[in-house]
This record gives sequence, structure tokens and C-alpha cells, in this order.
Amino acid sequence: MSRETGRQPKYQRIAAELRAAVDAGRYGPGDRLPGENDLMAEHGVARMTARQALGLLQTEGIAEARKGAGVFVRDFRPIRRRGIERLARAQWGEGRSVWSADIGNRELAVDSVEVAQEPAPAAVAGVMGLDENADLCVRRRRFVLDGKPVLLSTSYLPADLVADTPITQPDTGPGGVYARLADLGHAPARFREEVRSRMPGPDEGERLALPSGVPVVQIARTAFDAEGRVVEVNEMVLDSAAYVLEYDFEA
Amino acid sequence: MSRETGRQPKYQRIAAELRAAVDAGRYGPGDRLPGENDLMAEHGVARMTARQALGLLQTEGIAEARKGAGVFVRDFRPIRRRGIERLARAQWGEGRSVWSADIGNRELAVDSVEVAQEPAPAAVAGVMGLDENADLCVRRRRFVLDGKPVLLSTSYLPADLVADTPITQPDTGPGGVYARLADLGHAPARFREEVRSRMPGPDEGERLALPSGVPVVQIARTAFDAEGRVVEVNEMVLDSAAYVLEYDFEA
DNA sequence: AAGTGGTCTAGACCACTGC
DNA sequence: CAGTGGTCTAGACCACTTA
Repeated sequence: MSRETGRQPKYQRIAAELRAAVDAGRYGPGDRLPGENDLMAEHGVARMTARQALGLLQTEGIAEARKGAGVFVRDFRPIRRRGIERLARAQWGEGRSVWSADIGNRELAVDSVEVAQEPAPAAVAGVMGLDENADLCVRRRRFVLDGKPVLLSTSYLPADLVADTPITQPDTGPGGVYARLADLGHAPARFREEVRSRMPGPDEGERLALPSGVPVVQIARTAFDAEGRVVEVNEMVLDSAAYVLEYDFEA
Repeated sequence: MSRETGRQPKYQRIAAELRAAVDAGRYGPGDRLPGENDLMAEHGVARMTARQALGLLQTEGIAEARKGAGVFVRDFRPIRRRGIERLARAQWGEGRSVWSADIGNRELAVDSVEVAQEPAPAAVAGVMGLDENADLCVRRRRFVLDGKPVLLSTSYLPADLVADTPITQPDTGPGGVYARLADLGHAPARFREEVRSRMPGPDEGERLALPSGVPVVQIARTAFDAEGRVVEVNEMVLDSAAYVLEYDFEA
């Protein structure tokens, strides 16, 4: 009878109903939601309308479609990435975090490494105070957690600085790139991290195996040595559903 | 003749073509892109297919639809938010940033203030070490830049600590909440910021006037006084297209 | 083999914007 | 008022997953 639906598109009403059901716990992480056919029958709408409703939940990161299988509730169990190790644990101790996050038994591993010498992208050249097209050593890595890719890292270093060092090799040895920079007398002394968020490009979405509608976090980390020279720029692209970034600092 | 299109859906091909045109600068920020009717004619596809292509660009944050007007190229001119003021300017100086950002003449202003006493949300109660349902002073604010809302801030403070102080008033006086906490002998000494990104809920999208497909950045800032007591939790939701977060720190 | 989501068509009506 | 994007229908074929 009634018609108390208000002036809201059908697909939004359907999405709101499903969203409420998830919030209320009637569907938990990993559970299968009603599919297109279910919604068409329940609400008497066309396929495209049911799709719009389910698409909205995916856009919001609540649900994830798996071809041929169904639409499922996503879970959010992020890695906690501490930007400032020095302060983190010592001063506070654990347990005072807003978002719980287990790193626990799960293992973060490098999936692929690629080292090349390339001309500097404009933004990186600007930060380093180089000419565009000046050569850089570029290290690209992909990190996987439990088999799922979660982080793309592209590290830029001045080619002249790192020539003929292990930094130009896939395996940089114990302590990694920063230890090798220290060997060269250019240990990083300060860092600047710039953080933003956006939707992935098609290439990034693929390399991170992202369900559609999941944003990425982009971190541009600049490393300065004691003299203030920029010795590295590292551009990272993170699956936003996989990470919480933590920064601890003093007033 | 040929059929060298590869095995890619039409709407992705159309979107890729538009994306390339934007990247190549053939469409600049604010320019109008070909609309649904244009794409239907040019590519000989149905309306829904043209819509999918344009929808993809919006999902990626490249374009923004304006009802009745057209689809336009978005621009990204973010505010630079410095997490760690103490270090930022003194040690480096400006100009070594990957993403340029002007704050310049544009003014960040508070749009609405709302103060209330409410029971603690579970996550906040946990951080503060309180019982759930313990009363908190809750301050909700919205910030606008050039008339566009960019930040929603919800600040939680222990009700007993701030009772009968200006903190319970909309206007907290010079120096704001932190100055008043200092007056009480609980000046914040340390901060923890937890940063994540996700798609906005429908309410957030509306309150921030977000075009569809734009993610938000969520910051949970915990303030500790010198004794380690949690004196404030501030949950912020930012328009990701409006902000770059910067954190400077030492190795 | 049955069911699922992914893509696509060819129509339609509406509200809104811009002139 | 003409054009735009927003919503919606009623079909269709395909690739994929699950069993």
C-alpha cells in the first residue's frame, strides 16, 4: 500500500537496504550477498537496476564481485605501517590504536624486482634538483601479503651516486638500500612523506589485483642525507584496503 | 576492415581513448569531454555503453559529471596538510615536494560547529580506556575551502575533564581546544595519527559534496598529555582530491 | 550443467542546465 | 527550449565458477 519510499532512486534504496543489513551484521565478511537475479525477483526491477545497486556497494568498498560466483562482503584487516619507527613502540606501547590491525603470522614478501637506468620523471627531477632526462637508477618492486599484491614501490636514486654498488643489483644485501647509502657516506638522516589517495589507473588496478571501486594510497617518500641532499625518492602505491598508516610524533 | 582491437570491452577502449587524450593535454582541467550522445555517434554504441566509459573516468577521478551540463575534466590542486609542524619548515624549507600544492590566497574556514554530550563509540572508548557508554564531549565541525566542503572533523574528549570549560562551547577561544587543554594542565605532548583511505558512505559523500567515485582519507588523531593520558581523539574525513598529507621526520 | 556476474543493445521518461 | 546526464526497462549473449 503505502508509498513512504521518499524520492530516492530504486537502486539507492536497494543498496541502502543491503548496506544496513551488512552494518547490522546479518552479512559478515566473506558472506555472499543476494545476487542480481535475487534482487530482480525480490524488488521487481530490471537487471541493470539490480546491477547498479550492487555496483554502489562495490564502489563503497563494502562488497566485492567475483565473476561466476556472486557478490561478497569484503573484510578490512589492514597492515599497520609505522612511518616513524623511532618513536612508535618505545614511548607508548601498543594497544592504543583506533583501528585494530593484525600483521601477526602473515608475511610480507617481495614478489618481483626490476632494476633499470632511466631518465628522470619531471616530478622526481624537480625534487632532486636535476635536469629532466638526467639518468636515475630505478628500482621497482612489488610486495605480496599471503599471495595478494598489496604494494608497488618505485625507488629513484641518482645514477652517479649509486653506480657500481649493490644498489644497482636486484639483491642489495643486508640492510637494503639505506644501508648501502650509509656505506657511501650518504645515510638518510631525514624523511619526508607525502600521502594522498585516489582511484587506481587501469595498470595499477591490475598489478594490485584490486576489486573495482577500491582506492589506492600513494606515498612519495623523499630521503635526505645529513647535508640535505636528496638521495632517494620512493613512490609507493598501496592497496587502501590492506593498509593503515601510522605516524607518531611529539607536539 | 581490420580488427586489431584486441580482446577488450568497448567501454574500456573508449575510456582509454579519452584518458589518453586527457593525459596528452588535449583536454585540460575544467574542459568539457565528449558527452554520451557524442560517444554514441562516434563509436556507434548504445547509451549505456557510452555511460560506462564515462563512468570509468569518473571512478578514476579523472572526470566529473555535472547534471544537465556535461562531463568535465577534474583538477587536482590539493591543500598541503603538515602533520608535524615542528619540523616542517625549519629544517628543510619549501620547494622540495613531489606534488605542488597551493594554499595561497584560498581560505580554510569552519562552516558549522556542533557540540554535544554523547556516549562513547566503541573504538574511541577503547583508545581512551573507558567503558563503552561513558559520556564524552563531542565536537563536530565542517571546514570549507572557497565554499567547497573539504573536511569533516569529529573530536572526542573525556566529559569529566572538560566539563564547565570553553571546550563545551562552540567557540573555544584563542588557541582552540589544545590551548584550553593546556589551561587544564593536560596540554597534548604527543600525537598519533592513523591514516587510511576508503570510499565515502552516502552521508559523507553528501556532506562533502563529493562527485561520485572520489575516495576519502580518514585520519584518526589521538592526543596524549605528558602523563600518557589520552585527552582527545579526533576523527577526520577528508576529500581526497583536496588534500596532500605531509609528514616530516628524522631517521 | 546450472547459475553467476560482465557486457551490450534499443528504446524510454525525467530533472536539470544553459541559452 | 534544446541538450545533458540520471534513471529504468526487457531483452540478449558470453565467460566464468561451482558442483
